[in-house]
Amino acid sequence: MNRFPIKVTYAIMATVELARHDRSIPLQAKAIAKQQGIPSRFIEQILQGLKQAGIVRSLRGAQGGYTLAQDPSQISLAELVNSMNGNEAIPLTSSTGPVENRGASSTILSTIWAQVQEAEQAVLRVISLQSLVEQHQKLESQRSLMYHI
Amino acid sequence: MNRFPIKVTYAIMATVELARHDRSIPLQAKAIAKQQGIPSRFIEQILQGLKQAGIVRSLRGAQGGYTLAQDPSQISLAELVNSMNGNEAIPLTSSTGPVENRGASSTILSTIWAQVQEAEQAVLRVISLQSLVEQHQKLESQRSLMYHI
DNA sequence: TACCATTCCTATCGATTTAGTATGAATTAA
DNA sequence: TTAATTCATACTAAATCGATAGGAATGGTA
Repeated sequence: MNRFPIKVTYAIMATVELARHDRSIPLQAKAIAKQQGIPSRFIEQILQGLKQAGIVRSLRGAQGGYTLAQDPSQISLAELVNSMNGNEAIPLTSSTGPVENRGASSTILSTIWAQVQEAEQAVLRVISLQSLVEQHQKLESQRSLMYHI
Repeated sequence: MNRFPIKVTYAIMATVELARHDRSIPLQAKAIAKQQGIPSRFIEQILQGLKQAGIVRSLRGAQGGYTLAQDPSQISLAELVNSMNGNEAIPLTSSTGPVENRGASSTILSTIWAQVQEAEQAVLRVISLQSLVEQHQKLESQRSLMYHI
């Protein structure tokens, strides 16, 4: 089962939709919502997040909407997932105290957690939005074949 | 930062404590709680989970307590983490419908999610409780050296 | 200029999950 | 029998998730 947070799922669906669309013409939040069956007020928030992350660009006002900021082949799933994760600006020099006052367990588990995160990122970094769109199209055409028989 | 759920963190702390302790003598939940600074009623629940997963054994009654069911070198972090994760018996033959009725996005994202999960498990499988105990002791001795100077 | 479609901003809300407390029954060594 | 302990179950407070709501700001078009 897909256990990505719904925001991540929607962010991916929205960018897939944008990737399938003419990149010179902005696509409205409402259109994406309708096409993908996502609450339209909710997808707006998600598109804001994608914009903050530099993944999409927006145009305000009438005839406004959203476009991808980069080519789909240059956008990785890692970027999409990270854009929805609060992205707590990582403090490189921790300010928890003068020296180092955490317990040993805490130190060790932080290191292991970092390894887990890195493993996840490694998987996600090699999957591009482009490849998602291709897989998507492949699956859909298989499906239409099935009904054709 | 350590972003393992607190139950996982506590489960690890508890088993580390058990691993450091004479395995022929049961260690009480209360003792583990005190030693590691965990609410004692809470650690009981966690120890129940560890027991269900076959990681610890318990002895009821006075002088009862918990012992590791296996050698620390045979217990992986993956087992510890999974023991706290509800472990929803994975249905190999899905029963969502007669054939396959999910959307294409859902199918693709499920596959990717599975890859992410596998990557995480791969990291956790190679870390044994034994190695955690060793790292722990190393860190603590370094710490005591610091104060000795 | 006025209108209106659209993004943008912020607050709120209900449901679920997380992290813990509470109560007491069952078990067992001494 | 008593005291110490696990076991089972229910409850609760706080945080997070998945939205919904209201309205300000922007900008193309009539």
